Amino acid sequence: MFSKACEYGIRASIYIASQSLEGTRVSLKEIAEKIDSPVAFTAKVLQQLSKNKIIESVKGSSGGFEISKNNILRIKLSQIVYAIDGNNVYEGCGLGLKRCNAKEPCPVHNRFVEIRAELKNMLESTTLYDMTMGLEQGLTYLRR
Amino acid sequence: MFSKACEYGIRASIYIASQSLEGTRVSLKEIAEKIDSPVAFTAKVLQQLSKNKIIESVKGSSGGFEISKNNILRIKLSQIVYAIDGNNVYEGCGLGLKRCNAKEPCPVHNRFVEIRAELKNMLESTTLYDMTMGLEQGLTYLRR
DNA sequence: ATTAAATCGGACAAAATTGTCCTAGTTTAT
DNA sequence: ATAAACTAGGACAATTTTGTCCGATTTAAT
Ligand code: FES
Ligand code: FES
Repeated sequence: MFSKACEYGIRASIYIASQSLEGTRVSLKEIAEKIDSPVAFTAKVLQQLSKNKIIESVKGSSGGFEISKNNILRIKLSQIVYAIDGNNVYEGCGLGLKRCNAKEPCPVHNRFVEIRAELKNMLESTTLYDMTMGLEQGLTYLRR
Repeated sequence: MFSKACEYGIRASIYIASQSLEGTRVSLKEIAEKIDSPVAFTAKVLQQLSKNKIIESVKGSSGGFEISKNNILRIKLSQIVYAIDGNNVYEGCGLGLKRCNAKEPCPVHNRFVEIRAELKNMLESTTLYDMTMGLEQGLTYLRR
């Protein structure tokens, strides 16, 4: 579904958001630990999210990553996915033809677009805030 | 969504099915050409489909691949996907946790399982026959 | 100023996936 | 029998994705 990089990016964003809501900035090391991801690889993903204004990075001692309350409320899951995996989720053909194209559809196109529309809808209607909710109450997990 | 191998496998199966309905067995070379896939790589995929009884292979001169009418009607898209990509479509967690697990859900679990259920339902209700329908009439394409 | 704790970014390495090549074996036709 | 047209399968190569390492830079605290 998503690339590993994207999965880490989403998990990291959720963790940063949850901590930012508590008013604490978090370090790369802590993030990687809490979401159970390789440190250096996660660093790359965070850089990308930072460039795309999904998260904010603060350099220097006592630096780290954070997300403003406003952004936590505004940023959609779709934006995180787009920042890392681009739009292949939306444009890709289910059977691997160059691009999904309704004018020259593959044999699963009609069935496929329906599901993708629902996925798209889900991604675009789920905010970072929505995803942090269960966390504090221990209802959801970022690692196991 | 699916691996390249799986995409080729599905396209190949559809092509073989469409030709089998016309009563003609097709060679690897022809398949690769018609679905625009690398020949040798496609051969591996076909071997796997053959081992999983999705398609039948006939060795020797005038050999090739075919699918019985009965199987064209019975084989579901889900079986093809399973034969090549296994069950990670069903068991995988959207955020990459070891396994999707409702008891210890990730933050997108509830939203994710809905979409996956629809995907599953689609895969399990679409037969090879369904997918061959548009082909002959030039309504759908296996290559572009 | 110095040091320590961070991110940044480039180069590199490992692993997985995708793709190629070649030989062996099988079957049909001549 | 021999040749031709196939598939089977192992070994190998290229590419992409995933992951690591290390030096440079930034910032805060001492
Ligand atoms: S053309 Fe294949 S999914 Fe749209
Ligand atoms: S636990 Fe993540 S999708 Fe079910």
